[in-house]
Formats: sequence, structure tokens, C-alpha cells
Amino acid sequence: MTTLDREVAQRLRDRDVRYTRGRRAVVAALAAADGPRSAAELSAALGAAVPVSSLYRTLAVLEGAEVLEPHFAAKGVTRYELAEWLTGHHHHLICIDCGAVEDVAIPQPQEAQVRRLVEDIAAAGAFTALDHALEIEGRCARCA
Amino acid sequence: MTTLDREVAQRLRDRDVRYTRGRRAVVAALAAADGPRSAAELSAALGAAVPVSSLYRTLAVLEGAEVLEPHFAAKGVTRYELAEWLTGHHHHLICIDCGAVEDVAIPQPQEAQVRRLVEDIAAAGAFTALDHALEIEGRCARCA
DNA sequence: ACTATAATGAGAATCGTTCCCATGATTATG
DNA sequence: CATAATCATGGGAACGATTCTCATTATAGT
Repeated sequence: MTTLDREVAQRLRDRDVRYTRGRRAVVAALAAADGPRSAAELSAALGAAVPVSSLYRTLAVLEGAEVLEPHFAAKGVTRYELAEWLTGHHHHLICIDCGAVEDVAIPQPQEAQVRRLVEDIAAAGAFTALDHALEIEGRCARCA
Repeated sequence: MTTLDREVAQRLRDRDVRYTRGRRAVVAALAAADGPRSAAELSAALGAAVPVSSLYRTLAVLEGAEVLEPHFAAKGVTRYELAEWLTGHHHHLICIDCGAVEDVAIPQPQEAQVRRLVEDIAAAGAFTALDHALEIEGRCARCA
């Protein structure tokens, strides 16, 4: 049982949600991924071990427990990734050709810069900023 | 005929795409909106004047001509807004409670900062950056 | 006007996702 | 350790958003 697993287990216990085999499989698959994954992608990775209807339900449950965060960068599909309290804050590189989404962390001083900027903008707009995402669209190495 | 209409007309002429009644109606509806709109929302606004199948085709055509930009901030639906070359570069404030998306422009020096940052990150990831979006999630004045 | 080409509109088809419900697993209780 | 009571599962039907198909109609260029 990895540290991640233990943290997730704890969180689910706190919420009175069971950490079953299927749910573990989904968390493991997302932990192994290097970016957000859609239900279809997860289904392909997991095979018959987690049937579609269970997979969707599991994703919804884990999102509700704030173990996963949904991500909407591509047309029509929702991708999920482990929440930032498990993996650390990061941004996304989104390929406009193949739709792949890759995580990138940025150096602390620059992240601080972004955070300051976000605060300023929100303040100017009478908005309470809670989170931010810098999404960079372009072409990945494979599609270049 | 507004200035916007003239610019769109020119762009479409350049691409050998006709600027028909239905297409004008869609552009006008988006011009009147203060943020991205989904096909369903546009359909409600336009009524029978633009049937669904035509509406979707029109959105695809206008996106292809780079008159519209798709936006994916909510589960399952694509919203469109006029492209930035028509309206100016801006970012989004997304309310996590009511889902509203509001446009915000940020001051030039800060925008330059963001752009520099984006270039650095992309370079580090062997990625060709074409565009970026700073999406700020939080609570709007109404939901605060 | 005539013709070639592009655009339209109605409905069928598709895709991602959610819902339903009977069955199976887990936990708390006697 | 049996037994409810509860929660989770899985198969398939249902759904909503979007795309496709194709016969019809509008448009631009001759």
C-alpha cells in the first residue's frame, strides 16, 4: 500500500466512503498517468476489471470526496486527475491536435508571480479567487 | 451592418465561406452575449430561425474560419465566443457556484509577464505554445 | 437565366454519460 | 456467526449533446 493509497484511504474513511477494489484500481490508474484521463482512457487501461457504469460512478464518488478533480479542456469529454492536495499544484499543456494533456509544475518564484497576478485580477473584478489554472494550448512534441 | 459584421464578412470572404442569414444570426447572438454561450443557449435565443443541425454546423464553420473560439469550462457542453482578434485578448473568471463565466482583460505589462511565463514553460516541456488561458475559479459577487 | 457549388434542414445515428434495478459485498447488531 | 441494514456493483436501458446523411434550396459566376 503506497503513501498515496493511505492518504486516499484516510480521506474516504473520514467521509464514510468505502475504498473498494474498483476504486483502488481507478486511483492506481490515475496515479500511474502523467496527466488527466477520460473515462474511456481509464476504461481501456483497466479493462473488464471495472465496467463502464461502475467506472463513471466511481469517478463521481471520488470527485465528491475531493480525491479527484475534473478537468474540461477537450471537446465533450471530462478528464480526471488526482486532486492537487495529493499531487501538488501544477498547470497543463494541451495539444490542440491530439488533445493530449500533460502536467507541468512551474518553479516556485514563477508560481508566486502567477498567484499575485490572479489576486490582482480577481480583486479588480469583485471576484473571490479560490483556484487558478494556466492552460497552455499548443502542439506536443509528437504532433509538432 | 456593424463594424464587427464587416470584419467577420471580410474574414469569411477571404476563406471563400458565405456569410449567410443563419451565420449572421449566430454572430449577432454571440456579439450580444457577455460571455461564452452553448449551442443550447444559442438555440433558445435564436428560436426556429436557426434549426439545431444548422446551428451546430454553423458553429463548426465559424470555428474553422477562426471567427469563434470554443471554450470548455463546464461538463459536457462546448460554449463559443467571438475570437480574440475580434474582441481582444482576455481571461476568464469562472464561478464555481453558478457556473457563470465572465471575461476579464488584464493590463498590458502583466499580460506580457504571463506570455513570457508561458513561453518558458512550453520551452521546458518541448511544447510549441500557441495560446494560453488563465482561468480563475472562485466565487462571483452574486454568489459570494 | 443557367449551371456549378455551397448551404440548409429534418431526422437518423453516434458518443459520452447517467440512471435503474436486481444482485453481491461489507459492516454493524443481536 | 447469523442476520439485518447499508453500501457498492454491473448490465443494460435511457438521455442529452453533437455529428452525420441526404435530398432540397439558395447563391455566385458565367
